[in-house]
Amino acid sequence: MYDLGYFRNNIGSIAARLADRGFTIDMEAFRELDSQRRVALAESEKLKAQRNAESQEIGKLKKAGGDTADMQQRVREMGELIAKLDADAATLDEKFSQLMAGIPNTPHESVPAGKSAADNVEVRRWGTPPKFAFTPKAHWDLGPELGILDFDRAAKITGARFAVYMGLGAKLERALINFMLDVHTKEHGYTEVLPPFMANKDSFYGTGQLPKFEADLFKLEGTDYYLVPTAEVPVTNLYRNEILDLEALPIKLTAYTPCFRSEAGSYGRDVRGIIRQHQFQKVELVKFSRPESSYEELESLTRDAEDILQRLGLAYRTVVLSTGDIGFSSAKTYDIEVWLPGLKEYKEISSCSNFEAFQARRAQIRAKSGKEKAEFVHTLNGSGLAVGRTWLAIIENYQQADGSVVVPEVLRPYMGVDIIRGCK
RNA sequence: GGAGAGGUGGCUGAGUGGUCGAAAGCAGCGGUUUGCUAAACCGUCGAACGGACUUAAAUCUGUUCCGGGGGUUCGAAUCCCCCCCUCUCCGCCA
Repeated sequence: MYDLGYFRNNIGSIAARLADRGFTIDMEAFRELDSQRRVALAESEKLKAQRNAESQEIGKLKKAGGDTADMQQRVREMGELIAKLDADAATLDEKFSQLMAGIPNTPHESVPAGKSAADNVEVRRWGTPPKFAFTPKAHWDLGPELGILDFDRAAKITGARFAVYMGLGAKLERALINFMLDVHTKEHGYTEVLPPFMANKDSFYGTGQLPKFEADLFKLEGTDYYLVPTAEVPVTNLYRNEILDLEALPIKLTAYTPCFRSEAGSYGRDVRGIIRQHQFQKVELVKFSRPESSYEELESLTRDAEDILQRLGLAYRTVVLSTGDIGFSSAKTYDIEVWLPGLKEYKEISSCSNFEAFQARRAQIRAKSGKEKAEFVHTLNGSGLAVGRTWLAIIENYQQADGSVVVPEVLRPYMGVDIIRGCK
């Protein structure tokens, strides 16, 4: 969501930048609706001013014992006219907000122009993909063989795109969650949050999933609640409609939640294994930043996420998404991609974004200090990390010739074992 | 699930049909006083969206906003209806 005044004055340059991401602003419609709406507003306001004045006059006259019947009649008719004008204005307003709510954020100037993911630019690489003296297996073979991952029974219990973790597999998931939360809270300065796993419409609107992306969500029947697709939703909305203390910024929060995604439109993509599931676990990083320092905060947030991979000894690369691949609400996004020997490719494991004031404006999250006017904060978030994909990265990268999996050093205190062997 | 009490500005809290965008206090901001700090005193202090003026800011002006939505009325924070949320008690439950 844009600041209306800013948008009006800069529509040309905004449109040019949005064209980079493949979005066309209907300028004609904007100008038309905007001016129609303003005219309607002015007209109705003028009448309201008149009504207010006359109503007050009636009050005074009545007190003085005068006859006000004629006046009352006239004002009543005025009221009917106002109701009609307001209805027109409301219709225009609704159309206008819909138009505005559907316009994506403007990419930051440092974001490379491009049409698709193919135009993303790698900014750095860390680690070396492991070399194997044998042909490494994919986790969808290794997991079931080790008896730590079960797709068939998950399908029986629920359906496709679900998994059951068993034994050390379940423990590895839990170890990763604890490890990530511990690093972020003890070493990176984040405060842990455990939010609700479902949220209401206003929250989804605030972070930008609604109204445009309802199809991606699971809605709970008989309620207005949706299952969270990421902790970004409940955690960013923690401060919706609040005015924060500017001095307290940045606020850094981390949260573990399951994430639920309908994955509509991704049929046939990543169908094997646990890469793309209807439910997965994630540790999320969220920041509320002063506007002037939000890009520094994006850098450090991305580094905080990368740090987890480094400690786990997993090779990765970081790319900056081009204008063609960046998300709806984001102004700049880094994807961190981990090396997967089974797939023989780098696969997204974290997405770190600066939304600038786009979400804050929708969610009314402001900050002020002293007499200063409250200003919208900048919101950021990133996965720190997607636990399921970290799980499979470990299984694939640390696999041995005999089918066992070595547990990374840092996870051993959490796992209580050094190696995962078949436990069928 | 049953019964009751509430939701007012950054916070606390008064206001039950017109003179209320809203008393008072706190916090904030500006100032006076003052070795420093503190205190005291004076002043100031809500937001959104329009319009005028302006390069802009400032200023002036209009409308709307007292949990959300609807209604009654010439006129609603105040009366009526629906919904949401919070608190207390009872029941149930991990």
